[in-house]
Amino acid sequence: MPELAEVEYYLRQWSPGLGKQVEEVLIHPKARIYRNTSAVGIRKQLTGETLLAGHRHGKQWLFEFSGGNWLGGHLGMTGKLHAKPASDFQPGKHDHLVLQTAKRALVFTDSRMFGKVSLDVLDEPGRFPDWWEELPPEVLDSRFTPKRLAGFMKRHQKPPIKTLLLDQRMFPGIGNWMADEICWRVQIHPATPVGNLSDDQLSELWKQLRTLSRQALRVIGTNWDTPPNSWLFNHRWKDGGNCPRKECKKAGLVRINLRGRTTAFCPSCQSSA
DNA sequence: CTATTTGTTTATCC
DNA sequence: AGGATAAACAAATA
Repeated sequence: MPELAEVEYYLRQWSPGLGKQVEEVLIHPKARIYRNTSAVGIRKQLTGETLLAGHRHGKQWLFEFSGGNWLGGHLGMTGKLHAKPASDFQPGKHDHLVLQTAKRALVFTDSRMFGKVSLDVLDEPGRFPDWWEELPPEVLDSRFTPKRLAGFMKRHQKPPIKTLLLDQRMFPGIGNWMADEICWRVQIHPATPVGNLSDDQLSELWKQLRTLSRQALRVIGTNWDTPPNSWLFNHRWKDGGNCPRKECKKAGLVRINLRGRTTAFCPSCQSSA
């Protein structure tokens, strides 16, 4: 579920814990989310430390604690972060990691467990973990240039454009609904092989990637408001949903499966397959 | 019981 | 080497 802006939203849910000491760490050691990281190690390292800051990169997040401790993570398909009143908090069935502060329980919950957490312990204060520094530039980074985009597209000519937009190596943070929204805004059929796109379409794609990322962070990233009806977003999952573009005169939206992902588009204004 | 899910990783083939 | 592709992961919901 969570894409760029949703991850931003969840990251902020732990804000009440900023500057607060972790008094107790509750873990569900059998939970898959720990992967190669020791759940017990997380408990030992974070107990007594102070939450200093939260960071996001694409769909990944990273919380900085005192003592050179960094808690990284990914929400997968169903992961969520939220804060609950600390008084007699009891972890629910899918609450895999809980950081107890004096007033708040900071919770990582994830039913499907495609999410994950990791821990880095660094000597040098203030220095980010290497893996974080090595992440590719985000869409809104100044290093995300049209040239960089064109170079990537040249190396991947066959896949449908919708599918390629989900590639986190080039488009950190873009997920299923954003990819559909972008194809719709650029008016290209989502199944179009990347190699068939014109230079004009590529430059429009670059623009819309950035515009949508900015808008999504603003609308969803802070309060999770509902996007305006002028976006594809509010129409794409509705049975009998219609294209919100005026010129399309309420053409019926269509859903197809593209490489295993449900994809919504307007057959009237996105017909250049 | 079946089909579906806003995500990544891994294996395999080319 | 590195791109293309499908399957696997797991649990809730309709």
